Amino acid sequence: MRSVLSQSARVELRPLRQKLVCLGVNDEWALEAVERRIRVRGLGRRGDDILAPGGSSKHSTLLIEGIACSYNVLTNGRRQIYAFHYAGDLCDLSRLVLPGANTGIAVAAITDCTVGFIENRDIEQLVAQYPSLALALWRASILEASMFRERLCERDQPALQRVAHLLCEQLIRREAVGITSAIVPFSQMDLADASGLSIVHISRTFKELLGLGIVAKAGRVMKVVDRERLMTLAAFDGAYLNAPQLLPHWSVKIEGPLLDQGKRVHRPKFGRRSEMPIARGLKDCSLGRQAGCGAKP
Amino acid sequence: MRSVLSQSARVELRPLRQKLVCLGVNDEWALEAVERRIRVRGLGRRGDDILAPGGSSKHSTLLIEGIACSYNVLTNGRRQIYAFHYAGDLCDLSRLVLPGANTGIAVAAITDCTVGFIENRDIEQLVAQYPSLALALWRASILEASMFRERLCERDQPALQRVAHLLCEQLIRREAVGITSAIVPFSQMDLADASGLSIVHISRTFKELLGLGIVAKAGRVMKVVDRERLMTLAAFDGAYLNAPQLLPHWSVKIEGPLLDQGKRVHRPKFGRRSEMPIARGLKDCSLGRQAGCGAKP
DNA sequence: CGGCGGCTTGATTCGAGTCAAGAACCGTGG
DNA sequence: CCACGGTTCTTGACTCGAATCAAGCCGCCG
Repeated sequence: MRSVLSQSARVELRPLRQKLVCLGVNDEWALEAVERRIRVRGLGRRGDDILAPGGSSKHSTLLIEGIACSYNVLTNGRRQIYAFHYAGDLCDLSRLVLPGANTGIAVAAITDCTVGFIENRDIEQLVAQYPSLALALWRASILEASMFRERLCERDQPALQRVAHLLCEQLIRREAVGITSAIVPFSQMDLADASGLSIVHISRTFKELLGLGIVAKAGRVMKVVDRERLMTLAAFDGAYLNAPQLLPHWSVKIEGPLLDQGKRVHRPKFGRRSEMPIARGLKDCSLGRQAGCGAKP
Repeated sequence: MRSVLSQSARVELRPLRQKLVCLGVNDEWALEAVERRIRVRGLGRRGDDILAPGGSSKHSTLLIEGIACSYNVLTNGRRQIYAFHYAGDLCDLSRLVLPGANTGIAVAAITDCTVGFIENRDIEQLVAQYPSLALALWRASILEASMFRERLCERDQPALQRVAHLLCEQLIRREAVGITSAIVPFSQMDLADASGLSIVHISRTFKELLGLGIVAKAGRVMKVVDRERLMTLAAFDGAYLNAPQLLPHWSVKIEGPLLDQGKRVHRPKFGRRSEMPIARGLKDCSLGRQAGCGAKP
């Protein structure tokens, strides 16, 4: 079944499989069908553009090995990394599904990596044939949105926490695809571009993390030496990542009745200035009585 | 066909229809099937929580009329609005598709509004039966992600531009569902919570916009009086919104051959430019054809 | 061994937050 | 129609985190 890949030595597909399973594909046939459609494009070296901005293409890019990032070049000339990609990620999925809104996607290699692709028409066929696959990819899109949202809501945090949070997210995502090494292969520039902080300030922030004994240097890149304290410092709650290790029951939830028992109390505040919010005691659905009505004649 | 709604006066469903069509649903039967499943929950007044955080429910919330926002309460006590919703939006779609990662969604009314819902099992059936609908909702998720991403990439912009950009986005989205009034019913506090700026600073920024003759006050809310200059000031490129008025050929593109000329040159930070093949002239995935979504048996 | 990419450090600047107090506004009820 | 009370906006003074500017250093790689 891997014959199509043999041309380029043995290619590791486990991360993709693992990811799809995480997202609810429980159909072995679907997984194998996907794997059969993967083609290897080649290697990218650190810093290379894996996917040049502005084009559109007939295939979608799959990161087979390594770490990459999606970025934008801002008006001030700096680049803003808005997403990281790990093995098994389709880097330009959104462009496939909604081409108009997603031109200009650029993806660069953070580490050397192996890049593959799948013909768009193959993906179309696959999602048509395996609904669970379509659902999984939809979920992948939502997951990406969750990460963006999380980043948006970090605005009030100081630099130290933001960086810590960023690292936490990477740790969890790495683990989700089976990477457990303590080394996080980001340079400080990567960190700067991803967090939106200046390199200078990242340097100072990083020094703080060093001082706290949470990270260490490992050549150009870094190493997380105290995962626990990192998580604490970042006040990290990885629920938004839907990672199995955090949500052990995900697999049950995925295709079952879409029920979920999250409960978290907090009160909205309206009008009041920055004071403690007033409890409005409005509970879900209390807006009004259900409009129970018959179905269509 | 609207009989199910008649109990609650005439309910306006055009925005939903318009939105779904925008997202590629070209099947009249699908549209009607969706409309038949809509139930009215009731009215929400400005400031009310339409959807309390933390709960989960068996139905998804549809904003039928008015404007709402999704928000989070940050650690500093302020609320961060991370998304606005207009008539026709399913406010908690992501929770339906990926429950684990999306607990804690809270939605509040920005203006008085009419709220409806659809049973989750109905949605499941609908997307299973009408693949184009599944695709449309998937696209809605991606659109939301695009807006988040856009916001992330605004970090380098000064307050004035950020606010202007925010307003531009609202104008386009309003127009996409047929709202053309110059009045944007946001208070300055809404603006502050959405942009992440302090109320004080919004006040000063707003004064600048007033001085430029771009906006005007209209009671508690505001009015855009010079749309053109607003767009220019914000350097607004609404491509990410996939709105018809900006991408006049969208309807062709969605299911037809897509040609898309993003040509934007920029230099990667270091390392050589990509030599990856960039194919263009992509003919769009008619992903819509049969992208089913697993539903309950 | 030279050089460039990457990191560090200090000095300085600046945009935006916070605090505080007051004015304008809005809807409501008398 | 007006007065009242809570919201919402405005303004000034002050603070601070992070950006920028400017050198200098480290260390890997050819």
